[in-house]
Amino acid sequence: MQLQIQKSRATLRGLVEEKLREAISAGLFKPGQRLVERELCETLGVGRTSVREALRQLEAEGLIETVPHKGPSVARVSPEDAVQLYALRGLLEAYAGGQCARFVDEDFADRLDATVNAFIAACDTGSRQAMVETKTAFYEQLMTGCGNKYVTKFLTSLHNQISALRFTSMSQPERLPQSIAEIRAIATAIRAGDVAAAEEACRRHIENASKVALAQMRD
Amino acid sequence: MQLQIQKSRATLRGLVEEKLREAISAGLFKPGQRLVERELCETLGVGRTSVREALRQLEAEGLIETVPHKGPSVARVSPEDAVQLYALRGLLEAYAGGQCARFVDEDFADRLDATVNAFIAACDTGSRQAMVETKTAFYEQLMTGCGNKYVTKFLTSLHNQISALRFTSMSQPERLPQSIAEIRAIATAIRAGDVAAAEEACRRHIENASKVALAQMRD
DNA sequence: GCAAAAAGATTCGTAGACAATCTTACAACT
DNA sequence: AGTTGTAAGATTGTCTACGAATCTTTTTGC
Repeated sequence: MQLQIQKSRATLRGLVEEKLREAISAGLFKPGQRLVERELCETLGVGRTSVREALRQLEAEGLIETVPHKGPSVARVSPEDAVQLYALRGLLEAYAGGQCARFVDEDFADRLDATVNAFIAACDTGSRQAMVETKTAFYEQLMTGCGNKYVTKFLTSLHNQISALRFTSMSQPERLPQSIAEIRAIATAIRAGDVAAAEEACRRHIENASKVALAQMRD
Repeated sequence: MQLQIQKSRATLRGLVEEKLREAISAGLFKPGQRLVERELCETLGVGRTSVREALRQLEAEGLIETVPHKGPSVARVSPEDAVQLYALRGLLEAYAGGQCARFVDEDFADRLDATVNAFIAACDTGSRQAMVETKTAFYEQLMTGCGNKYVTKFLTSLHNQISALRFTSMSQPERLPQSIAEIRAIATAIRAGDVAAAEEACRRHIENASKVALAQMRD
């Protein structure tokens, strides 16, 4: 049973940080767009202190870039950057998948399958938001299941930086069956406790996602 | 030839950040120690703004931990954390080494050997500082040589978090010959362009370092 | 037309104030 | 004595205002 109290992010800058992260990931701020302090203060209804501190945190995460005395702007990901992002993501997610397969138990495999089914159901409805949410849930399970909090942290950071591309990658309906098959392969390999297969399945999945995203990017 | 002007980190908070990072990595602030704003302001001779923003950045890097309304303190790395840190470091550095082997050219191999020789020379003199510096230079070459800036960023972050342990790992003189042999093996594999061997050599090196650090940690 | 100077905008950094929260010390009660 | 409740102190969280430094744009002078 869960007794932990819902610890609301008790600080304002925490909320600001979250809101900004959301806005950037969702594409509300376009890459390269400058983020002017005063505007953010007015829009969010908070003081400079909170905004600036939140920006520093996002800067460290790579979501925004700051040029001294010019201010922050939403990070641009060049095609070259995207290649590197996906390469690293593949490496980390393959490791995560492998570790999941190593430590898997009945319960975990069941929950993973449930998430996969939820994703498939979301695909059937066609709701973009539901698809993103369930797929995110799947990745989250993979990350936490690997038992390494630093992997979780880094992968989350990568996902955030990629998310702008990820939305587009979901926009190809003819790609969905393949995507589902890949994810199912991951879950199957993990349940079987086959480390090598799980790693390979994750690697392949990310590689395909990478191809789609990069192709989409050349517009 | 290098025409880049020594761009002094034109912002105060940048300097503060650097100084604090240094102080923490060097062990000047002990793990768990609280970092009181006012004290830092006085010690560094800067205002609260600069200190606070620098702290936010270090927090995102994992060097400090902040509890709302209690303030920041130097991050503690439990033995469990150390295991995870080294596991991830091994994964990333193996990848970096492998990529170096893949893209290696005459020039890179030469520079790498030079760094290795510098490290060996430093070991002969016995100067702790020189050893740390040359070894850091070696890792830096490995990171930049892999051609993935995100790998560089993450590995740098990991190194910083580990550095407190790394100092101790260097304090075992009888371990040095082995360490030198491992590093040389890495350089050799890279020059040969043998990807698998380079990965394996890196993995083994980090694993050994991990064992030493963890053993040292149980005191 | 073009370089230099001025003006405007924005960030960088400080100081001071006040509220919210945590910590500690002390008093009161059973 | 031990626990509870309250008050005082310390520290962080946040806002505002101000001036300096720096980047950008416009104007001026030739």
